[in-house]
Amino acid sequence: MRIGELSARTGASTRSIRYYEEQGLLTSVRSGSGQRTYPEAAVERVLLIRRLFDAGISSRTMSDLLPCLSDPAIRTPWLTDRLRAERERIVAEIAELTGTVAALDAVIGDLAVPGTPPR
Amino acid sequence: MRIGELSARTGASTRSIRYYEEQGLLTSVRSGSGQRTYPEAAVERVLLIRRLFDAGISSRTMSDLLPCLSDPAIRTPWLTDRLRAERERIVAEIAELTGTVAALDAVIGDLAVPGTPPR
DNA sequence: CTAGAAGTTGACATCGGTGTGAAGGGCAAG
DNA sequence: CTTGCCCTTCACACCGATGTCAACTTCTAG
Repeated sequence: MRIGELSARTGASTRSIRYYEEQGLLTSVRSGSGQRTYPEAAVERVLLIRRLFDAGISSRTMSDLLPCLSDPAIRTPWLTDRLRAERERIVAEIAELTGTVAALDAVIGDLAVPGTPPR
Repeated sequence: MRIGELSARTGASTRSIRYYEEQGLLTSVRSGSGQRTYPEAAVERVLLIRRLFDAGISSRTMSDLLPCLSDPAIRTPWLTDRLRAERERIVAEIAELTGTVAALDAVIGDLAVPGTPPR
């Protein structure tokens, strides 16, 4: 498929998709006249990339980690550690956000909630 | 206390603290010669601000919501709704991150984990 | 063939929070 | 008084992902 379809199917703009490639996160095969061509699997790939971006992982970090995701052969211990470190960071972030929700709840709890009995 | 101490006790740079004030998130009393003076409570305030920033709430949104946090009297229904909406956004973000952790775990699970039995 | 949609590269703009540096005023301790 | 540190304002720089515009080429449908 070409870039337009990939964009439509992932929700990523064509600009972003080209950027991902520029950052080494995604590869494409050029068709004769220079147009990018993607295999089906690219859809999943882009969705993963977006998900990792949303988790606060930078393109730099991703370009270190992604090869490891697709090709188990090149998983060096150092990459594995990095992967685990990122996982831990996200877990910590979840804990932080959970705390924030609790903080907001404490405030909201003080509000008169229509139809809800005060605790 | 003056800005330096507030900075030291919160971990926020003096630059950031002045920025928070500029955005209407924090107030200070100027002492004769123009230096900012803060009450004890400012420490908690700054920590809350940072926490909300980390949760992805913009200064704009915060300046809408913060008065509501400190002064229950001015809680309009619309502010309450906004507060709840932010809460929901964060909960959704937590869910997304949890999914991301699961995705990473799936990959990490494939790795040979030294000393850990394969599941 | 031809018009319009879709692709290409390249460059510049944006946003929000923060870093940083200049130029100067305030205040305590020697 | 002077030295040294903290404070003030103002202004410019940065980062990273994305938007956007321009100038061109390519594909595709009528």
